[in-house]
Amino acid sequence: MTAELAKTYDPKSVEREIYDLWIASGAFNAEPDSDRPPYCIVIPPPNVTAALHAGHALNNTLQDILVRFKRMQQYNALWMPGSDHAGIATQTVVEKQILAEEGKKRTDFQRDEFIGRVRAWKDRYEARIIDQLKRMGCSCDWRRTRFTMDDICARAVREAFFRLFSDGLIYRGKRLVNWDPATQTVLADDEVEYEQVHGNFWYLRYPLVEPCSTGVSPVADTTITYVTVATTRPETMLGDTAIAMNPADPRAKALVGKKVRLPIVGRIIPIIADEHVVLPDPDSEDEKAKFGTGFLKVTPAHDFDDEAIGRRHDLPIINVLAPDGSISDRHGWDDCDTPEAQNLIGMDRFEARKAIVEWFRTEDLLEDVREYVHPVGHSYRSHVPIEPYRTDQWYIAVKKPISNLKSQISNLKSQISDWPAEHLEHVEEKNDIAYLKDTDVPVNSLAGLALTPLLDGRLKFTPDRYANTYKTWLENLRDWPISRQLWWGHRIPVWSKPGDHSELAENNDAIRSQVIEGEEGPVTYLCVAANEELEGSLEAKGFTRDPDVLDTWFSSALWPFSTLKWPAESEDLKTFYPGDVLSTAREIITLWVSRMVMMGQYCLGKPPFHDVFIHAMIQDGQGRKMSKSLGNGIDPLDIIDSHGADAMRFTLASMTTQTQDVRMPVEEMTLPDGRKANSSPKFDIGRNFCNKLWNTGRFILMNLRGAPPWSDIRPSERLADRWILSRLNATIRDVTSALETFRFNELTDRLYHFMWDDLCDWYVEIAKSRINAGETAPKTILAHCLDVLLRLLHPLCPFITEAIWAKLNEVAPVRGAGDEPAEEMLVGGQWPCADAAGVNVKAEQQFATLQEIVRQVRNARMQHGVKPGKKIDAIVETSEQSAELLAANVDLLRSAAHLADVKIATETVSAPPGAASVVAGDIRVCILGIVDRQAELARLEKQAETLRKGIGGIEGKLSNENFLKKAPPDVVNKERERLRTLHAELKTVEKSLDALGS
RNA sequence: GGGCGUGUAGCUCAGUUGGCUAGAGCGCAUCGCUUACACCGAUGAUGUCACAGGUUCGAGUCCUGUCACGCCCA
Repeated sequence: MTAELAKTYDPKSVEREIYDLWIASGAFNAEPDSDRPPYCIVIPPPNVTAALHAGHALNNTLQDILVRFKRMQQYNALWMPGSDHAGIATQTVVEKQILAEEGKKRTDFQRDEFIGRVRAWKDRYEARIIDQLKRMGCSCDWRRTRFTMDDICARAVREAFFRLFSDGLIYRGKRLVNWDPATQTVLADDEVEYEQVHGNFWYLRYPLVEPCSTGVSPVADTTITYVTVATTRPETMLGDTAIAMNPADPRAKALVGKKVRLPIVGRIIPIIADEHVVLPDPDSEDEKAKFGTGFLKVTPAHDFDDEAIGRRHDLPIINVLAPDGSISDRHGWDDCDTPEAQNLIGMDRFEARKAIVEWFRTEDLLEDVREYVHPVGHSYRSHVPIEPYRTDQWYIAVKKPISNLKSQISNLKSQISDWPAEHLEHVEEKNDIAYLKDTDVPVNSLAGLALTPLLDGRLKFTPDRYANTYKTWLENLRDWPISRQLWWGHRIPVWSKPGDHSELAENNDAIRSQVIEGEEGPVTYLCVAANEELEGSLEAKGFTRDPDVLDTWFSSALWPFSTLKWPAESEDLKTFYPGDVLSTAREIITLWVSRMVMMGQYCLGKPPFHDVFIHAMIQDGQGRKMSKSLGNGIDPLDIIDSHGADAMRFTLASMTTQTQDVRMPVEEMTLPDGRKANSSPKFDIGRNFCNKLWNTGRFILMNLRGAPPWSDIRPSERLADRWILSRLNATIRDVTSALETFRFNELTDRLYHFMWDDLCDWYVEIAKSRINAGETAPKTILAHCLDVLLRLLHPLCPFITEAIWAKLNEVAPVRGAGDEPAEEMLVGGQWPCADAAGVNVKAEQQFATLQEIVRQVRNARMQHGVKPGKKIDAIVETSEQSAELLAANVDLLRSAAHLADVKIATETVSAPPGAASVVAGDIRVCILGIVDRQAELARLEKQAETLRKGIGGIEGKLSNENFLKKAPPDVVNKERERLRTLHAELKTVEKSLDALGS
């Protein structure tokens, strides 16, 4: 036999070779092509920070399944690959590495030199990531591989920035930002992680300049000499510029307008009234009230809430910190002459905290210290506490109406394509601006552009609950700070020079200007379109380029079209934009999905995809996130080495349900090459499946010689043939629908059970005996089943199916209903079509009856300890109708249940004494000559008991008048039918019991 | 604090608009090296569907509350 396959599937022996074949055949290449409908998925570009982990393996498996499915449906399918420069993350890891290996800091290098080092890191990891994806079987069009910082993507970044700047959506502002003192860069709100911290409330006394009577009398003498503030960050007191109290506080009347002398500094600051201050209440659930004193120190330079109070009361802003988080007099703090203050300068913020608390203690101004557990923002990269810090940053205005998009309600219909009239209810007009209802989001703002596709149905989330996350986040969005004080990234294309030089932008389409009044006069900021000559001439005129880079998400936001060469009006862009599906993780919805939709809408007028699939998070056996620090991560390559890529893919897909995150118990294992690595027993599921598939193929291939062409057989003649073809068609139908609705576990479930239960456990076993008896039709049916099964499985398990396909082509190049030669490679094969007429309910019911009888007989044999190989005689007693069915399939019964002579009777037969008997529906099978009376009694009693229980339940229902009255008639009829069946079975069982003389 | 999700067999999880005796895989028990597969086959055992109320002829499924766990946001 030429097509002899190894006894066990060995993924290693086929994966590499098959992947090379796919590449060589150009199977993954997509070209603009008007004949076929396009289908496009852009890969969420993995960060070049590190290699891919299990979560990536899951996400990319799912994308590959979708792309391969659509490719087989003959779509012009493009999976666009690439990676992300991941600004702060990558820079941080490289800085750490250089510090550890060479003892050097970033600032010890020239900027270009350092970037070269990061680029080397990027090259290494990019290659590794691509290799990982290939080994997983990902069918990306590798010729198109992009990187968020390559020239093509950079052009898009430059263009988008220029457009946003031109539309007045990019502005520069001095604001409090989330500052990471370790990496010394600003972070966006969503890059801040909150962690519970065990801290303290320190109660500090600030002396009044003049003692004062509060006018209220908690004590006899209402005159006080100081007020007490409660703070969790004492070091910020150096920048206090007021004390605030709630106007409703009974003491406010006497105290507001008075002054206190700020300890250490000596600054005289006012007591002001502001409703933001929470009234103290020791019994309150509100922690601010519980721990508060009613006096709030106001530090506009170092607290977001205080900044707002400062704005309301026009308070001075005194910044006492340097960018590295140390106390400093060089960034806006002038009145620091006292020796106590001088002493603190240069201290780190936490060191200063201790020193200041100590000072208050020594001076007897520390009234109390109470423990307090509260959430503190930390940098998602350096993990140090975030410091609210005032800096100049570039922002994108997300809620500003964009003037060249029309804002009038009357124009909405023309403005937003496909906006159905009924969706106008989502809009309300205020001051001539159309807002999304109950929000402050103008329809024609960036946030509005991201929200409208969700409201009008152009954007769908699966599972749909995540639409809420998206919506809520966008509705509450603040302006997006896009500058980062890093070296690794897209440098901001803005040049500046003191003075007003706005005339340079006049009559020049490549320059846009903003003149900003600073403390030292006006400064001109010029945004310049990509043009090296122009840039050079500006620099010659004394303009300097902004040293900062753009937030990584700025370039990621453009990814669905920057990869297609936008702003060039390329054929790629015309064909593949907008794409179809984005598959990603939950936490990316806000960071990335929202921004892609925003920018896709803004730059191209369409959302970049219509479906967002949010996949599960993979956790370890204890429900913890997988992470390097816990050492519970799994490397996809280790799984591929030990179990094979298809096994990994199958397992991951089978775990992808609609509702839950997935737990994957992690165990250490030894790889074939002797290395130790993390794995999970879960992957055995996939490996066993693949091996079973391999052997199914092996068996069928071994039996194909002499298979007649499809047109020569009559598949409708035998029940088993009708049945397996019906199951096959149902499987095609269910699998296709599962793929169309992103129900990946249903995909694996249907395929698993078709292959294992229907095909292997039943049909193959039946086929064996029929083939042995000289029949050839089952061979043709088997070939057809295998053909379709391989097609259906290919998106899920591409390697093994392609390998078996090649063998099948050698042995049976022509197979299946059309008598046409099969495609050369499965990767480009046609997706099977479910034949609605092929699903045969009657055949399935009849076959189910046979299965039930076979199971019962096997069970009885087992209970009686009959040797597996021993054939025994049986007498069947049944109705006319069933007798016909049984007679036609008596050979099936004999082989499946290991029976010898089978007599079928339509009249009551008295079973020979001592025979065992089983019952299924109206069929009773007496098995002769094997009886162990006790075992048989026990078996029958048990069955009778189960039947009685079932009968009791149904009788209960049927004797309930309300059930008969209110339940739908078909439900009632079903119950009646069932009751009849159970009664009949019970009667037969009881008859058998009587015969045993119990 | 707000939002979302989860609690079903020893473990990991399904369970579609309420309707058969609640399922699968692994594990477990008994038997079997039957000419595709021991990464296999046959048979079997195993559930207070977290808890407490409610709606309904009928609740794992819908509603309310409680407890536990997870994630996101502030």
